[in-house]
Formats: sequence, structure tokens, C-alpha cells
Amino acid sequence: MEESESASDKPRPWQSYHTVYTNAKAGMDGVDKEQVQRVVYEMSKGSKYFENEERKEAFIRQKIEHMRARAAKLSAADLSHYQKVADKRILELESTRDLSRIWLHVDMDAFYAAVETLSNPSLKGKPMAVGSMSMISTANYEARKFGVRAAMPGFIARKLCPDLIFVPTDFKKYTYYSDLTRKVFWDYDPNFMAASLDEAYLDISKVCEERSITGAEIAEELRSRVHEETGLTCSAGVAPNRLLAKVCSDINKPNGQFVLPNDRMAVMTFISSLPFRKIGGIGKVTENILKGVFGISTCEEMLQKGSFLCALFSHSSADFFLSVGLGLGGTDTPEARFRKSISSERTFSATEDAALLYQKLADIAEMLSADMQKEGLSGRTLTLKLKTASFEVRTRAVTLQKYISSSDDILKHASNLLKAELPISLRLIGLRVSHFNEDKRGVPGDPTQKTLTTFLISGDPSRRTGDDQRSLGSDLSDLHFISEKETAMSLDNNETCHHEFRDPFERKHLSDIDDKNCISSINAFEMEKIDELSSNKTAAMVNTADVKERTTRSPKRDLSRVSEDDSSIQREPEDSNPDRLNKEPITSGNEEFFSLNQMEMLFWVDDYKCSLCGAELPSSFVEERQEHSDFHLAERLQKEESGTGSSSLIPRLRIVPKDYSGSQNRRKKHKSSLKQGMHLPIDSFFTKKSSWQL
DNA sequence: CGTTACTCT
DNA sequence: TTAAAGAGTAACG
Repeated sequence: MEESESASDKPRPWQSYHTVYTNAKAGMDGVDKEQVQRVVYEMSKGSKYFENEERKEAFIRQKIEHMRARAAKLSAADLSHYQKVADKRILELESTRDLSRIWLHVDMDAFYAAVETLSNPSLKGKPMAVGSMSMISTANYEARKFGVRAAMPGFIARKLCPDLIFVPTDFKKYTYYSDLTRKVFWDYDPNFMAASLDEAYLDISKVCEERSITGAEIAEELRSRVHEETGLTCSAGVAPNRLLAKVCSDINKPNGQFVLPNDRMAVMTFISSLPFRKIGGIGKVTENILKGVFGISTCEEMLQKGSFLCALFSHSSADFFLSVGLGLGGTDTPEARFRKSISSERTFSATEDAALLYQKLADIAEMLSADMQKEGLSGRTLTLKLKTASFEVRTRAVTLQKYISSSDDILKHASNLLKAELPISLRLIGLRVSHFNEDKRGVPGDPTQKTLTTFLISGDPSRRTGDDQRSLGSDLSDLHFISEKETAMSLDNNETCHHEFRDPFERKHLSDIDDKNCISSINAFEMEKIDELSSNKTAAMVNTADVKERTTRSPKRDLSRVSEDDSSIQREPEDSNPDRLNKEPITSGNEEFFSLNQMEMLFWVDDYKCSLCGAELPSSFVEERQEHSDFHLAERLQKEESGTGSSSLIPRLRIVPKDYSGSQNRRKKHKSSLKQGMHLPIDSFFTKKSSWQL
């Protein structure tokens, strides 16, 4: 499966460029992986995207180095302690094992491509991809033979397969067929969990019992019924939990199935040799880290390294890893889930023309607002997402006191956020609204569906169990299609609701852990808790006043009217004596900051502890103290300001240098590099939080 | 609360 | 020429 590097002395630069496409998937059997790698590398080399990938990879390498160092520093006593912690957790997790349910994961085969072929049979047998020259959503099996894969840009795919046919995406079509499949699913489990347009989880325990037939038989029947109804093939996995079922559905894809019996030995055998990369929730980065730090790659090895995992990772991450090692995950009954955010983003050719950027922003605001209206949503938190010309991603958010949904409101606040970033060269702008009004959150639009919808959703008693994780991505956004759909048959109403259920496995928290277990284990971890500030504080945020004056006034004044006046507001004074805040609470010769006067005194008790929150930060940590003060400051401002509606001050407080277009190196990434360079005596012993997942 | 990173389709 | 869009969670400041 894995690309095996044959030892040789010839330089092979392409082998070091690891893309996601190296992840061996179904239909990639006869592919010359090295050839594909080489082409991808050649096409990528030198691009902005590529450079960004390299930066990210370098960053991960550092993270790995850091963790290895910490692992090496663990004393024998530490290890024996963490071994106990791990053993205990393993026992606790094991006690939650539930083999009483039978879960089925259905996964449509090359869904988008298959649908497109249905509507245009002339595509049959030819290599085809759904997507564009920029990005491919999915490819049919003919195309996969050439190494063409989902998430691969089209121009690279065309290089791999010159005859590749491109078909644009058409979500309405996919939603229609998705609905057909879901009708079938409904017959087997009216509470099925849709994970996306083309995937779902069904608890078939009941059907199996009622009809006294096996999971395998149900799977066969369901698959053949799906085929009858849609003309599409799918694959299925049957297992005692969702995590395993998902893995199983991939085994005999396409048009196949795999059953893992509800037997502990069977599960352990299955899991033991399984590469953990196959597990949902473990992606490229986690794989690299676990491989790089511990040299492991199978689920079984996770258990063997239990002590290290507990020592180096957060409680919830360690728990997840251990449960993967045990083959646990996702046996609970689905609950109603609500959408938590809604967003819209667009990529365009990079520009630094502020007027153009504001125009794009207005377009996005418009689209987002429209989507929100369709679902009757309104929210209090607005997040602006930016991708610079060099592919660096940033987000900027405000939380307001009012719920907003109109494009005017969205645009007004979004403009303020954007303004603070100018000048900047961008290739993507996105907006997201979250923090919904509880009353009208989530329930999909159509009032005629309301009775059924509310009925089903109200079955959301057990809100506990933070058992989720998996995104379900694309399909929620398509809910409105369903309700709008002319054809919408009555049954669909039910299904519409189910689309709200989600989330395949429980990753970070095992929902079925009972409280006692949780508590005891938490205690085990809590003991190690130490001052995280000192271990995690990052160094050196340059306090350069970003001098980029907005010489570039937006022509679209009206968009930014609210903050118009604050062009007079000064930013952090250039001098910025780092200790300024330590001496006295921000006097600032700046009236605009009047609110700061209301901030309680921040000083360092015994020159060590923060008077506001008790964080311990030795006086030598100058930069960290500055940052810490700014943290309280921002917190303060934010509180006072979220009421006024004008939030333009906050972004202005950032001390980090912004970067623009090309030079995005500095900040973020360096944060951690710096951190790793820092001398942190205690943390190597006690830290439970690692630099992991920075 | 705000920001970033990771993951999935 | 050309590397998406939408969503969720964890972790940290």
C-alpha cells in the first residue's frame, strides 16, 4: 500500500513531496505510483502552492523533532508512571466496549462521477473526472488507473491522463440521487446518519434481529436495492461500531462489502495489523507525526506506545489513539445534530486591489446571506477567512451582540475585519457565521415539514456525549435543496431531518465512557497539570506598528462606514516598551483607548503571577508577558465592544506583523519554531499538552 | 472569545 | 494560467 522507497543512490526529489494523493485508495491498484509522484512533483515544483506545502512540511518536521526530544527526555520513572496511566485508560476504554450493535457504513462508488455517467452514458468506459482544471472532486475508475484522484488539481490530472474528460460539478443532481439512496437507507434504519451526500451509517441491529438475518445479508440486500433505485453501485462495511464499519466499507470497494463480526477477538485481529491511516480522523499530519516520533504505523502499535501517547498528547488525543488501538468508536445511538455554522468562500486570481477585494467580499456576503435566509438562520459570530497569494490562511472573527443575517449587516462587519488586514494580496475570501440563534437554528426551512422535522429533532434528549467529530461536510449545505426540491416526496421530509444527524465516530471523546471513568482518568492527568502558560507561551511577536497606512482607501466607502472614523485611531505605539503593561495598566496617551482604563490592574504578583488570572510568567519572559497583557486587553476590549457593534478596534490591536502577499514567513509558523527553541525546563516532564496540533 | 491546525468528502 | 468549498473539533492564547 505504502509507497515503498527502493533504496538507491539516485536522487529522487519527488519522493520527498508527499501529497495526499499518495494515500492508496480503491481503484489505484495497477498504478505506477512512482510515475505519478514524479509527474505531480514536476507540475508542482516552484509553484506558490508547492512552496507553502514545503513550509508546512518543514513545520511538521520541527514538531516531530520537538516531540522526539521530549520523548527521549522521559525518565524511567516518568515512563512507568505513564504506563500506569495508559494501562488504566485502556482498561476503562475496554470496559465501554459494546458488541451488541451492528453498524453498516454505505459508501457510494465514485458517486459524482457515477451520477454524471448516468445522465450521460456516453461517458461510460472513458476516463472522466468531476471538477475543473483547478480542482477535481472525484474521478471514475477508468481515470483512477492513471493516478487521477479526488483533491488533485485538474491540470495535473490532465498531465497524467491526457484524454481525461472533465465534467463540471452539479450538486443538484447529486442531491437528487442522494435522496434516492437515503430513501432506501431509511427502510433499514429510520435514524440513519448521513455523513455526506454519498455516505451514511446505519444501525441495523434491529432489522437483523427482527428478520433474523445476518448483517451481511442486509448489506447485500441494501446494496442491491440502492442499485435498483438509482442505477448506482455502492460498497458497504458491517462492524460493531461506526469507526470499524467505515474502514470495512473501503475494503472491497467498488461494489463490494466486508463484514467484521461482533466478536472481540475478530476485532482485535482485524485492527492489529491495520495501518492507522485508514482510520477516520487520522490524516496525513497525524500519520507523519506518529510515524516520525514513534516509528509506528499500525493500530496495534498505538497500544504498545500507550505510555508515550499519554505522556506526549492531550488527554483527549491520547484517548482517541488508545481507543483506535482497541478498535472502539461509535456505537451510540445517533442524536439530532444541528448545523453549527454556515459559510461561503471563493477563490479568485490573487489581487491586492482593495476595491476589488471589497467587491469580492460584498459578493460573498451576498451569497452567504442568501444561504442563511433560505434556512432562516442568523448568528452572532462572523469569521472572515483569507488566503494570501502565497496560500497562507488566516481568519479574523468578531462576536456581536445582535444576531445578523442580512447581507448588509454581514458586509458591514466583514469590511471592518478586512480593512484591518489591508494592504494584502489575496486569492480567497470567505465568510462564516456561527453562534446561531438557538430558536431557529438548524431546522431546515420548509414550514410544511415542520411537524415531522421537529418531531424527529426533538428526539435529542441525550445531549451529552460529545461524541462527534467527523465533518459531514457537503451535505448539510444541500439541505435546502431537498426542501426546495419540487419533487420532494413526503418521505423525504423525514430524511431531511436525518441529514442533520451526523458524525460517524466519536473521536475525541468516547461517548460511552461513563462519568466515573472519565473522572478517574482526568484526575490521573490533572496531577500532571502545570502552568501551561510557561510551557506554551510563544515568543517574540514583533511589535512593529504595521506602518502600512491605508493609503489605499476603498472606493466603496459605504461598505466600511462604521469604521470610517477610526482611521484616526492609533495603533499600538511604535516604541512599545514591553514592560509598559507590567508597570501600569496601559495608560496609553490615547483617548480612543479609554476603555482600557476600566481594566482592572494587571501586574505581576511577586513579579511572577498575573494579578488577573494567576498565570505564572517569570520576569524573564518579556515577550510572553507582553502577549499576555495584550490578551487581557483584547479580552477586555472585546467584551466592551461587542455591544457597540463597531468592532474595529480589535483587529487593530494585533501585535503580530501582518504579512502580505509573498512574504508570509514570520508569525504563526515561527511562533512554534520559536517556542521549540525556548528553554522550558519543567514542561518536558509534566506537560500533557504537547505542541501537538498547533 | 479569537485563531490556527487538522480532517473529511 | 490553473491547487476548492463547506463543515466540525481540539487546543491554545
